[in-house]
Amino acid sequence: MKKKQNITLKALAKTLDLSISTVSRALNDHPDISWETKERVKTLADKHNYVPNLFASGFRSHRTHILGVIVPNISHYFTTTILKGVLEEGENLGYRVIISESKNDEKKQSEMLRTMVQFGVDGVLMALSRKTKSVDEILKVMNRLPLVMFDKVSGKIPCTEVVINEEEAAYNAVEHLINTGKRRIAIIKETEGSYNSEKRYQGYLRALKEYHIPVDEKIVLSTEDISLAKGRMMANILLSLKTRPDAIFAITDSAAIGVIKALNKFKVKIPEEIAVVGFSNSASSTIINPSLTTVDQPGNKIGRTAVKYLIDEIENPKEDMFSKTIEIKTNLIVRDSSFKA
Amino acid sequence: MKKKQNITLKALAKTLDLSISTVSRALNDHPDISWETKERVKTLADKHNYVPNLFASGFRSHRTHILGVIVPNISHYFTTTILKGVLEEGENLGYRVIISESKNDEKKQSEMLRTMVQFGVDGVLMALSRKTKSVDEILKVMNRLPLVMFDKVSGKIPCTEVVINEEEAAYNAVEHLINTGKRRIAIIKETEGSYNSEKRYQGYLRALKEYHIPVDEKIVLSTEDISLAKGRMMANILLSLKTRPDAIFAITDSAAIGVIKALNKFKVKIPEEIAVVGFSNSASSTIINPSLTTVDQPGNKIGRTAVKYLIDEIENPKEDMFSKTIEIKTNLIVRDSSFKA
DNA sequence: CTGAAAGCGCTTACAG
DNA sequence: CTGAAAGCGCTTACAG
Repeated sequence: MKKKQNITLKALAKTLDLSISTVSRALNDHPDISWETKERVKTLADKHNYVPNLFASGFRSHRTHILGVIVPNISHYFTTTILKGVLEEGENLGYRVIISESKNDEKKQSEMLRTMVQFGVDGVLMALSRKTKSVDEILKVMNRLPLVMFDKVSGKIPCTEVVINEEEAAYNAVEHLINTGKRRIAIIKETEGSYNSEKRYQGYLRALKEYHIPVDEKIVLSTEDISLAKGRMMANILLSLKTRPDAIFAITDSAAIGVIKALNKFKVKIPEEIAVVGFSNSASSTIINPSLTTVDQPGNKIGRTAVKYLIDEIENPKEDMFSKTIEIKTNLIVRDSSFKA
Repeated sequence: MKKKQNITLKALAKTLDLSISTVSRALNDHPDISWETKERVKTLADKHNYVPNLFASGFRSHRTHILGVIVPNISHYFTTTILKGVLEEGENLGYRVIISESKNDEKKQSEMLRTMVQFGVDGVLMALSRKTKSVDEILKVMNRLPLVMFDKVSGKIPCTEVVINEEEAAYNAVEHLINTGKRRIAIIKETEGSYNSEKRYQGYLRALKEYHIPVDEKIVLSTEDISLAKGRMMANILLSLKTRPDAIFAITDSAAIGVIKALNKFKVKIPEEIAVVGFSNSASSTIINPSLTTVDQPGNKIGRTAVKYLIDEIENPKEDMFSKTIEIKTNLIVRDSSFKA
């Protein structure tokens, strides 16, 4: 084994001619210990570069100071911004973070959850994988460990949830289109209403309703596995309609970019003939031409907030579990695809 | 504390009327134990859903089965593909992964390294933060722990390194431009020669040399903190030259995209007047118009390979440290920015 | 084939 | 103010 041993409490105690208990307490600033002793101990510890074996203390105290995070896909830009927030805030509060990818596989998700529990994490942060049918495994884990969910959540799990104001964000996006004079606004959403898709659709409906614009089912399009390619397909469908829409709201940036690519191909003028709005403010939204109007989701803040709530639950355990939803505000970023100055 | 206790060896031993030692050995398939006993033990363990407390065994055996990963920036797409590979292969081999971001801050990087050691990870995987001046801290860690570096490496650290064939990749990219008839090929690289930038520049030089094209310093541009904005600036400079280049090789995709944006703005025909090649095959390379010819870096493979070597070093420790460089092959992806079919 | 016992490095109730 | 001792859950050399 290559691992060189760190200096231990025992060794310190020996050279100081004190008991291990006293050294331990001195290092932990226990009030019982005299100022003098503390000084002596700390000086020697510093000199020898003493670092406590977190493993031993964790084992002893049943606390590992590790948080587990489970996300469907680590390479989504939005996910990485959340993870950044989690890492930063976690570190600030003295926790390390273990990350797992569920790859939108429900079985894998359950497995990971179990491994994390077995591993001894102090709490779990998770975004549900798409199409999670059964939440039994998750509920089981909740009996043992604090759990906070973010982004992709489920009403069936009574825990703290940190999400963005999906409905309002969509409402704002559609309202913006209405304010620029658009009246025939199409939406591209997911077939199997995920939490996010459903909320955004509701925001769309509310905006239309409040501005007394009738809903036309012909321009409400749904697709599975929403993507750039699907966005392009949907745009083709919309272009083939007798009465084309004058705006398209896609509930993801990638679909919106697919839409723009299709419109560009057919030389449809954006935004004059058809305006486009996406959702996420992904990196690509400023690469595409025209640049994409989209909803900025503050991932960092979501991550930080989720961690804060989780650590609070870890450090101040409460007996009863109950749902609590924290909504993080988003911001519509207006670019050329919907408005030309 | 909310944590419900898992069933322990002790409890199992009691109900089976066996010693703890025997139960432990039975579960670990120790050859000494009779087949019958093993069966009895395993059956009961399954029934009670026994999971070993990894923390206790880790503490005992000085092995945590955690790997630490330190990367400069978790939201670079290329980095996430590497991390994916690390997570996948790590999981396969029974390791969990702790991820940290150094944010290209040398001090932070050292801190993280120390925390990881203290924490008890079994090995560390890292990509150096930009402009790392001193490797002392890293060398110190190497005395205690296996270390494997990837992507951003340093010749000063005698450890296994997993990198892509930077020089060859750049050579191939430039050769491709030459093959399409280009002769006046500009390069946009980094000022302070990072490992990657330097290697790519060497590949550029070798290609020119082998095809007997003289190097013209006027079209060898360097910039700090290479980025989209910088790419755009460099393109403007190149456009203002008396004799414009007929191709631009940017050593990152973002710079290449900045170049394309600038060329588009001035209605320069791509690739007829000026061809553009980038490096990374980032998501944006197919969003930009024209789509970007670029070098695909197999991040997943890099991650998997790095983990394999690391775990091998953990499980089969050798006394002497020595450098070993594993090169992963890249692939040039030809798109519209350099060649129109 | 099985068991008793030591020990990993630390914390903490108990005693003085 | 300080110390002796138990114990967290497991593994493993030693003994039989």
